[in-house]
Amino acid sequence: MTDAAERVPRCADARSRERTRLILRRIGDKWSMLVMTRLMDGPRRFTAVLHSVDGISHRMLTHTLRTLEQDGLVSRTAYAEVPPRVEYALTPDGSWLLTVLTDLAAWVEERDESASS
Amino acid sequence: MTDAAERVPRCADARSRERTRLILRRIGDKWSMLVMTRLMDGPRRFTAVLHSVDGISHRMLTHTLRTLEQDGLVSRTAYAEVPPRVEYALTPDGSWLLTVLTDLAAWVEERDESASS
DNA sequence: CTGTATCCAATATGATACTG
DNA sequence: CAGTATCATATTGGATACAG
Repeated sequence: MTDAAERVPRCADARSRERTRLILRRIGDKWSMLVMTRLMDGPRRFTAVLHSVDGISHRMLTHTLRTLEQDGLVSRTAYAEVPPRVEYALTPDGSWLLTVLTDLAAWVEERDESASS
Repeated sequence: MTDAAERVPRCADARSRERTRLILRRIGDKWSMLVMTRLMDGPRRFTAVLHSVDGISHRMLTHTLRTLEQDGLVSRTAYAEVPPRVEYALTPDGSWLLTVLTDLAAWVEERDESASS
């Protein structure tokens, strides 16, 4: 990042496209977006998320959270208590991604309205 | 859409979230984004897309294009010629979606740079 | 409470042959 | 050229039992 070389569009770069595709594939799975949305208002415990995402199984919540954590979109904090307490929260990256999804949701809403008119 | 009621965030709406999730699921599949990217510069024929998307099979290109068409992201135009000619193009919706993906790609690139520093 | 392990069903993808 | 049909494989998701 030195001078004026970055005015050229980056979207055509192969590596960038591939990585973008992987991110899309992640949040395009069955549960990731729903889980992230539940973390929008602040950290939540495992069970709280489990109960607020309709229809998700125990196993898939674990799996989804692990994946989001690996992608740097969600952070995990375990407290050394009995019974155990674990809190999940969006990272700054996760928050940013959710803003993109919010744009998308607004666009989807407009499409729906146009389609039903 | 009458007056000032739409300053409230829409992202929490259940239907909107569900529809957004479905769109993400579509473009999050293995090929959709790669195919759409190839249509960025204008309409292309089936075979041209087939050859420009590395590794995609005949069958999956057909399937991906059909799905994108159903979602209103790509249009299909068949010309009554022999041999047959069919052209695919992004719709305005498809173009818009691709701009979102471009934002995403730029963000991904920044992350990669930070991560490798 | 917060997980992991196992097994099964559903879906997505791929190879290939065939068609108007 | 631009597909469809069929079959095989890979990946994903769900139910359930068990564990620290």
